[in-house]
Parts: sequence; structure tokens; C-alpha cells
Amino acid sequence: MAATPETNLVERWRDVLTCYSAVSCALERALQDAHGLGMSEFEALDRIVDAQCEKRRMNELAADMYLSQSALSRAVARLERDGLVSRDMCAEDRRSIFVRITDTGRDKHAQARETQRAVLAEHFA
Amino acid sequence: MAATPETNLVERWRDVLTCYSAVSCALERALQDAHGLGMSEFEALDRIVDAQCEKRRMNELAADMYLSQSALSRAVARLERDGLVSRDMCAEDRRSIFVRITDTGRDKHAQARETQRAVLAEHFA
DNA sequence: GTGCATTTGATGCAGATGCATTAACCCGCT
DNA sequence: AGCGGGTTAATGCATCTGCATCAAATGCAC
Repeated sequence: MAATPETNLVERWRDVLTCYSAVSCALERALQDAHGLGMSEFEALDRIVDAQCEKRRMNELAADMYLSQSALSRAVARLERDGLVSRDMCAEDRRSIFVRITDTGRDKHAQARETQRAVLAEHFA
Repeated sequence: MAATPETNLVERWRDVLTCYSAVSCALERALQDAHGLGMSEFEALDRIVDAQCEKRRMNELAADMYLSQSALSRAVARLERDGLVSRDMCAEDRRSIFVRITDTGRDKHAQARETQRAVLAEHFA
């Protein structure tokens, strides 16, 4: 028997939990303090920028992220309120929304990415 | 140069994020559906049972967990409301609270642990 | 003992999340 | 064209979380 697989499972989970808690907490604080961004907002911006195309549909975005549809809807609403993205009608399918990053949003994301990488470097060192 | 360390950092973080999201979501749902327990409640019970001693002070418990002090306070309040733990005065330091697991709580935890391990086994397979 | 900083757990409050529902829209079938 | 089922994003609601604050209790300096 290979050293109690049950215990290993729980240990692996605890490791993930510990890592996630520490990093997400630090990230949340750093992004908030330095840029006024929550982690979900940054993550959404990040996915939009990563995709080569300028515009992203809400549902494509939701599929990439761990957020529920409603949470994403509100996160994008906050980003729009802060002028970092715009929500445009999609002519082909009028139910869909194109989320487009603004110039301000692009700048903000570039700055925030620096913060993110600094925090990650610190915690994964 | 060893394959862009920056990108590796972000990838590592995304892996943690993906894993945490999937598992915590599944765990939350499974525990809630099968036992009416949230993940934080289960985690708190788990820490109490894991500690060899019957009683745990709130602050010791908080130190073990990723929760804030206030969140823990309310999680324990929910556990007490459901009859799974009791909060007793501590004679030595009357600010402190002893959290003690009840028989009902012990049973519930034993059952919930089965669910937890099943979910973990499924996701870490 | 007295006074003051610290510690401990509870609570008011604002913000974020998920679930269920809703409104608008698309598509296929007749 | 019209209807019904499925899809997309927004919203009401309840819950959980963290921050700041509070009251009670401790203990340290004097």
C-alpha cells in the first residue's frame, strides 16, 4: 500500500487551499491598493487582452473564467463604470454583448500586470 | 534563458486558480446538497476534529484557517445554531471561547468527510 | 490598586458571489 | 408568418466575506 492515498488527497487539497488563499489574498490587496481593481476585474481584463481579438462576447469570457454568469455580468458592469471597457451591441446576435477594452483599460491592465507579476514572483519564490 | 520565467509564474497561478475553482465549487455543492454544510463550516469542523484535544479556542482555530476572524466567528455561530458545536466560556481567560464539537457534529463530520474524499478523489484523479 | 495599551470575539456595514428568474432574442418547425 | 424551446445577459435576493469598530477582559508599568 502506497502511504494512505486518502490522506494524500486531503493533503494535496490543503496545499492548494493554502496556496490559493495566500496568493489570492495578497493579489486582491495589492491590486486594490495600487490600481483600485479587484481580482475578478483584473482577471477579466487579462482574458480580454490575452485574446488576440479586440472584442469578446460575454459568454466566451465566462467560459474562460471561473466566475458564474451573473458575477461576470456585474464585474464587467464595474469595469464599464470605471471606463476600462465598453459594452457594445453585437449586430449578428442582438442578445450578445461585445466587451471591448478601452485605452484607459489597456493602460490600467498593463500597470496592474506588473503588480500581479511582482506578487506572484514573491509567493512562488 | 529558461523559457520566460514570467509566463511560467502566471501559468502556475492559473493552474492553482483553475484547480481551486473546480474543486471548491464541487466541494461546496456536494457538502451543501448532502449535509447542509458550507465548505468553511466543514473545514472548521475538520480542524477541530483533527486537533487531538476536544476544545479549540477561536483564535487557535482562526490561525489554522484561511478565514478572517469575523468570518470564522460567524461560521462558528452557524455551526452552533445547527447544534454541531458549542461555545463555552474559558475560565482562564474570559475573553476566549472554547469551541467544542458535539456528538451530532462528530457524526456529521464523519459523514461529510466521506463526501469530501469522494469529491477530491474524483478531481485529483 | 490605577491607568493604559493589547488581546479576544462579536457586530454594523459595504461589497462580491451564486441561484433563480426575467426579458429580449434566435432558430427550427409547421 | 407564427409558435415553442433554447440561449444570452441582467437583476432580485439571500448568503458569505473582510474591514472597521466595539465591549469586555487581560496584563504590564507605575
